[in-house]
Amino acid sequence: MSKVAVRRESQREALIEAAERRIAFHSVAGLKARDLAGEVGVALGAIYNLVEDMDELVLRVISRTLARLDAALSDGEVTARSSAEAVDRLVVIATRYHAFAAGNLHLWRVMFEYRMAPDRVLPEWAVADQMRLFRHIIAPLAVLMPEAALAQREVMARTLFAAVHGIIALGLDEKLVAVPLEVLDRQLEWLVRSTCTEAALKRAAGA
Amino acid sequence: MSKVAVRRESQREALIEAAERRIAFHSVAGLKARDLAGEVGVALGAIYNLVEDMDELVLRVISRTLARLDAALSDGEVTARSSAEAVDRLVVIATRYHAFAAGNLHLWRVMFEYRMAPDRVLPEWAVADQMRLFRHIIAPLAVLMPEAALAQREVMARTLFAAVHGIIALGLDEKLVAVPLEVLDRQLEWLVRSTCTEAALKRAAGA
DNA sequence: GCCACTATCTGAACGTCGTTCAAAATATTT
DNA sequence: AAATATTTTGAACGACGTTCAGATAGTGGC
Repeated sequence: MSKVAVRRESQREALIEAAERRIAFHSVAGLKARDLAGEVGVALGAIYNLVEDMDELVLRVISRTLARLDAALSDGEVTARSSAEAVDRLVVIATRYHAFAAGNLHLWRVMFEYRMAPDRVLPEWAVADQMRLFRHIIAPLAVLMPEAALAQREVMARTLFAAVHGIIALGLDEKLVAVPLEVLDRQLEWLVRSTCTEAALKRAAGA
Repeated sequence: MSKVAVRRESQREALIEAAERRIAFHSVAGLKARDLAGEVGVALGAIYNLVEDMDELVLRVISRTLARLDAALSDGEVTARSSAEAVDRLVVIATRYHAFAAGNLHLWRVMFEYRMAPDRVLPEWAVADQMRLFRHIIAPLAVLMPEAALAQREVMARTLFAAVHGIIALGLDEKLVAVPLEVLDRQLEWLVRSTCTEAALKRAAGA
């Protein structure tokens, strides 16, 4: 690898990290090409040698955030031996997801709220990253719904994730009233336990 | 009222309607001051006689959307006579909310995704509008949880709404896979019925 | 070490955006 | 009808992402 390619790689890294810091602190609205160029120590135009455009830069940051989230949810992962353990595991995942969102508010938000130019297509690695997250939910569901088809578990996983995500997203939004973290965690636990009872799971499999 | 005030009022109305059309068609990213000025037939600067700034314009559009959503959820409203009717009513609300979101995708999204400049404060009428929506959920919950305190019902309503909202928001996002409408409706019904069983409601009241 | 050639980087300049404000146009009062 | 007050206008401003001709640094042959 040529000398310039090596330096470019380290500059790209520095650029992405600077973008991550700025988003974490000022939200994605505070991400300015000129600020980044100054912070990384390259000319304004040089950004476009490191990255296709600002959209790609944001996607790179999102990818890193997704990796950190994945790590946060993976910690201490063991296959559940009973339904009760599986449900407990799902509760833990939900509260960990909540903790991650609360601790990485702007970075977490940009994962879901960022919209690229309508013609640009989401790169395949970004899609794969998102799919990987669902494994954490599907694994306990395999214990809870042993006779269900994989497709059914996938639908269930997506629904459960979306519900948990919605509760957290609205809870962390201070447009209305700020909800204390513990209250939010209780709501999450209640939702998971209510939707993972035997009766609820049977209804999910039946319909 | 002076002549100019009357004309200004009708121009303001035209401006808001033009903004609504543009958001509905091109999303909020396609809302451009110059386009609006041309469409309404006023000078560029005149927009700022009709509206404080673009933030206020978007908030006015949001307010109209909220009113239409409120009307869509209000239609055929009757107080439930039994728990079963109350649950059915909540299912209807969820599917109607889904239908509204699907039929007003960009206008619906801007209600939740729009972020004003961080220093600007959300006007009080916008907050009141949002509170009014919860009544639709709280009313059936009063039948389902007759002995619970109002505050408990409010928490429950917000959680239920957030979960339903999350399922719809992720379902209508085509970043991953497009989910058919009927499938989404089934997931919503499953969620509402699972979280509104006697056992689930007891758990909600107990915790 | 030096030159010619190539790859790379630079930052002024471009087009677009929301917003402002001096000047023109219009309304109101005297 | 003139004088004054109000309102509208659109060119201009500053900030933004992006581009590209020219300056700079790197590379290979002698």
